[in-house]
Amino acid sequence: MRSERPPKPGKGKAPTVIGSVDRAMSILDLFAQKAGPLAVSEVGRALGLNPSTTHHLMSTMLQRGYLEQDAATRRYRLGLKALQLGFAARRSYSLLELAGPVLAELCGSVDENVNLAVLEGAEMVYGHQVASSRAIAMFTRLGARAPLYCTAVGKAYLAYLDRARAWRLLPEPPYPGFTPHTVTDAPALAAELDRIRGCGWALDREEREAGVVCVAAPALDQAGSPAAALSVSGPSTRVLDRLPELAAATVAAAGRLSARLGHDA
Amino acid sequence: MRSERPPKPGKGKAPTVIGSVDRAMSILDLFAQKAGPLAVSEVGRALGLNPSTTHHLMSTMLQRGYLEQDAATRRYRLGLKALQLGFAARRSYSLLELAGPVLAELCGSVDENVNLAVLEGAEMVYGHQVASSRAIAMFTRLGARAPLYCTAVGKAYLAYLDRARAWRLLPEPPYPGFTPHTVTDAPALAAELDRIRGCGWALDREEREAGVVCVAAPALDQAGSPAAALSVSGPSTRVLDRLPELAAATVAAAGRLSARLGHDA
DNA sequence: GAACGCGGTTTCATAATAAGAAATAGAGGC
DNA sequence: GCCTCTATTTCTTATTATGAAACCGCGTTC
Repeated sequence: MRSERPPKPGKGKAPTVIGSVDRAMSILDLFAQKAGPLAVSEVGRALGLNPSTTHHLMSTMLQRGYLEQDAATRRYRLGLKALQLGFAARRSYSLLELAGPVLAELCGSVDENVNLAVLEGAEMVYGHQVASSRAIAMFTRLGARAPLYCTAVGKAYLAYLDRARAWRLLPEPPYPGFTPHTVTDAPALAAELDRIRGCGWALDREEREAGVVCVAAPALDQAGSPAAALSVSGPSTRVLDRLPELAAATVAAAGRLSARLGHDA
Repeated sequence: MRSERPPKPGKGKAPTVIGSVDRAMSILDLFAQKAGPLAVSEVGRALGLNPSTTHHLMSTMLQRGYLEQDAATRRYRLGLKALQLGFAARRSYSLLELAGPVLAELCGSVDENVNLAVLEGAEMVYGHQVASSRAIAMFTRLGARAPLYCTAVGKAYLAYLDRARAWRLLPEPPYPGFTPHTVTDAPALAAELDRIRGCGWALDREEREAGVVCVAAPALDQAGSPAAALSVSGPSTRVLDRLPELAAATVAAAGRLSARLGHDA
């Protein structure tokens, strides 16, 4: 190595990092971000690496099957090993683990109870909850079940499921009412689902429980189907007063969870 | 480095491999194979690496997010970056690309025409074909469509779809017949699907085209749902004579494709 | 059609760096 | 409480990754 290596200023103290491995993983990161195939020169330029160093690194990954090379264009893309690694990682992550940090962050930013629910059969099941610090909050029992048509999480799901499937999950109207606000007829629900598709979030205005309002948004998997819904809930007036803020935060959190699930916006 | 490094005998000529990167990827490979979390010592032992080298490598990958460490047990597992890498790899691989080598290998081993078909709507669509070297063979046009109930690929799909969904894809019986052998009633088809679930492969005994017999097996994705079906087809007597061999080869090839799609047997 | 330029790839010398021994620090186990 | 087993850190030094330069194939320009 000549004297040209950049001095790497600042950066603090590097706690045991193997340079070449670190560089190799920058390359993998680059391929994970960029869509199409990349040439050696493009990778080198993007990462500020010497072309031959870049080639050495990529050649190693090529032989290992983490990259693949197009014989004609000589450009590289991710290889089968990268695919297999993803499958293995997927096996070791449950939805709850992936959602945990997202829920915690959402709760931290809005300081209201947040919930995660998934579809099971024709009902929503609450699988995780992070409690706010507020004295008055709405608690949902873990494992509790709720109908789709009168909860924010349920409607968020319904709106993003394909129409035929969504309607099959609903009972015959009129739907059982829980409070005077419960929407019990199909046309009103259909209109509500259209609204949800338009803005990305669902609202439960005391439809399931008097005095409690929920805002929810769906997290989508790589196929674009809802994998879970997360919601913020609290006393009616408090939530309604902050509605734009809470809705935006919920949508953003759901988007982060979607990204973790492999959905690309 | 002391003098203890093994001389790495044989191996031929190593064409530009960066040792530390190579080792790092052996570690990723190990995590991709093994299910649960692994300790530094386990990894080191499995790969014949020095504990501190192992730690250096894993520490680098930890900081990069390709590994994750459990604070309590200090054991490692794949990190979120591994997950994201998989998603990215998935985006750049089409089913056809994944299936191509598998089909080619199957064709090479049985020397009969092999096909790949996927479900589209309520029909099977042939998406790829590898032709055998035989003079007499059955060709299917790419993009051609065929009913589910009278083709080997269709029945392989039906057998592994969930029952309710499978029956919704079928027309009202009696099903239109194409040859005297076409199965046209629901009970017979149901019995046939049970048989397929039992042995893993489907047979079309001149049910769609006189004189042509097909053997098919489904490739399953990580959710366990059929993602495609591949088949071997040829003149009736030739295929029936070799049935056990062809069925085994088809099932094995479908299994390889399933593995590529993230299904774990 | 020859010169040119632009990547990808290979070679090679050299000094930066990764490997490994050894020491340290915890965490259980008996 | 001692002993063992493991993760982590430190430190030395020979190995090895880096990067300049050469090479090569290919497409373009003049």
